[in-house]
Amino acid sequence: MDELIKLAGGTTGDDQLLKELLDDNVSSLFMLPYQARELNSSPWTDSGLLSAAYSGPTVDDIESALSYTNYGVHDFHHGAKPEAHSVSMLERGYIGKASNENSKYTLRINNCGNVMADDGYKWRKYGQKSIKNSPNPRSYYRCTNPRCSAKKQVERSIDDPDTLIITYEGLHLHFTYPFFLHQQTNPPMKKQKGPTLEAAHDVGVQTGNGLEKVVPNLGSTPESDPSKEFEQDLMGQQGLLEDVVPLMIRKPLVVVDAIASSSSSNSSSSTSHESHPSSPSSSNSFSWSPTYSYLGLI
DNA sequence: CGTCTTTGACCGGCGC
DNA sequence: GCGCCGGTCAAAGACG
Repeated sequence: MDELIKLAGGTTGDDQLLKELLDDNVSSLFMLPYQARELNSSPWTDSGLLSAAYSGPTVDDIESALSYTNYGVHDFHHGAKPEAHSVSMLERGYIGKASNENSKYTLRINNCGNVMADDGYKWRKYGQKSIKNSPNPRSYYRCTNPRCSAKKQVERSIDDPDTLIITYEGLHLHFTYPFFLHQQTNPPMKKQKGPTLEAAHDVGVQTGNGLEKVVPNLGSTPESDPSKEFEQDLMGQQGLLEDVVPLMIRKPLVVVDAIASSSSSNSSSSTSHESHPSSPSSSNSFSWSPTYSYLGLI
């Protein structure tokens, strides 16, 4: 766990946060591979309902990312139709590894035309630098979630102006969400009172720049309103769970967060910890702004 | 008026 | 030690 804390570049506050995450019992992030596979083959995903609404990486994708040592580069090609991203990252192909830096993860996104590359999360730009031998400036973004230490750098490829090179650094807690989503896709065995994580199973889909929600009929009771339940329950959560909102509402064209380090190259070491991504609490120390940063703002 | 972006200054690491 | 370079800070401006 100390390795992970180091990985996060955590200060005192971050340590606290990470311990919260790691000490809990049910974690999608630290799910064992076989558990992840089971979730991935749940009736919902088998039926295609989930994949129709969520096109982020599959559990296999993440496993692949985790299995990478040190520094990985993924090649994403953004066509005009973001739905195409239901394809496995593996199928998109890796374009190689570079450098031996730890806790960095780089991918390339073909950002065609006006299609903004948006990973669905909220970032704050904190700097921009012109890079030597490159005509394109590099932009620096930090995750606006105060409980997340993730950063990313975005720059355009010299070779292909349509290609964005995005480097993620630090332990990005949003990394847990794709797993989290899978976890919530289990048919609810029992309904808990009050805000629960189960609400996350109603996946909203955004198309274009609007917020057109597509709430699949997942067999909920006729009198229930899945979308409202979903929103209300999410509102009741604090901190990290609120980050799920953009993930759910904004269809993530790319969910690329990955933790790549020498310590995580052996996935069994980190995945052996099971924890829960959020701990129950009534406090709500920060709020979301309705605006989101786009990768294309460089 | 609050929030976010821009952008020049500043700082630290690294190579010479 | 010096200069270069990348990363971060923070004041000012833009925007809703």
